[in-house]
Amino acid sequence: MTQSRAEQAERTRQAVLDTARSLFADYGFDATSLQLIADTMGVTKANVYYYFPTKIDILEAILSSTVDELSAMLDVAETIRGKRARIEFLVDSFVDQVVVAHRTIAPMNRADPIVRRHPGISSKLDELAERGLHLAFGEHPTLDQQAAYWMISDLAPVTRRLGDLSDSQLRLILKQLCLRVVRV
Amino acid sequence: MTQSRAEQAERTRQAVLDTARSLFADYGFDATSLQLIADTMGVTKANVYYYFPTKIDILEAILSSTVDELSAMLDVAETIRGKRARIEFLVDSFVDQVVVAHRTIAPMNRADPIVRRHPGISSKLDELAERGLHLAFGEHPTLDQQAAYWMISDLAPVTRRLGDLSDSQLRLILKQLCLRVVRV
DNA sequence: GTCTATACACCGATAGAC
DNA sequence: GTCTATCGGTGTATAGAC
Repeated sequence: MTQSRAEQAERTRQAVLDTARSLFADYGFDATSLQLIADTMGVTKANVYYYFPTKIDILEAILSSTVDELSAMLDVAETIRGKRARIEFLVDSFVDQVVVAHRTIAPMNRADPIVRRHPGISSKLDELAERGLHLAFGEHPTLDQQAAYWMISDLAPVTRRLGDLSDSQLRLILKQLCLRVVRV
Repeated sequence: MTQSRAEQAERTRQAVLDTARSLFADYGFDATSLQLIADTMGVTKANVYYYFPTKIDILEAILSSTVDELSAMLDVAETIRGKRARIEFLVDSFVDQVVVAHRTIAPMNRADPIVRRHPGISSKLDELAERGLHLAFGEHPTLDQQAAYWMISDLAPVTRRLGDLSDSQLRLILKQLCLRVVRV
């Protein structure tokens, strides 16, 4: 089970991301210290800093992969012609991403205060969210459509309460619910 | 404009609560230091501590009034016989409370990580939320009803995006939306 | 009731040995 | 690549003068 230095690096780097994602979801970004992250993974703070120069960089790395996936999803949605089909695709893909992302940190989850506070993060997520809104409802969505869209854009309150369900059950429930909210 | 010592005390105490509520909503509980609260109101940290022995006590005081109002609202709802009328009353009252509470800290808003972390706070809010769920949908709500209920139980993501609306406009939109989500 | 001054822990982050 | 040791700063909270 020997491994090269590069393999070990990638392994540790990924462990930081996984550990941090879980702790951020449990305690929030602000209350998760680097000491806690390091202790949880069984390394030292200094070792965590070897991979990420600042704490916020860890969060950005966690979100960047999700942002990329979501962006690609919107690219596909853009090619779909029918209104109804496009919305169904958006809901389907979004719910899948939320569920597979360990049901915790959703792509557009703006619940954690850090996301609102940090301009670099919030602007990226805002951009994606706005793009999704217009893909679903066109240039000038009604107030009702806007409200419905923002309501389903953060599924964390629901997923947190339905923790006992299996992934497939949760997917089904969420998709039904989202489609009803947006009136499809 | 002279005032007794007791009046001054009540005045300052209330100022702490108002200032803290606003700052908690903007930056989150964890990122709001007592120094920031004190500076914002123009007093010293020590003076804030004169009224609240710990930081968490400030949050508990903020939430307790909301908890009381919500509890009273559920008492009234319990006396309503018709299912549909009861749900409409619950939605109506809840939306009103969210909107008048400066659109920021909603009674059951579990968005801030501190609410999940602190047992005393989360248990109280959980109790209220569960009671509302059963008042709306009976002893054994379906999964679909549960999901719908938890979705509308945190309106912060929606209200944050519709910040330009007047109170009455916001109320109208939110009530329509919530009733559609719970299928009334 | 409000202040100044301070205690002490922990934070994010860095330097340098191995 | 991981460690030990440490820095400067800020956090919550307290003591005591006025």
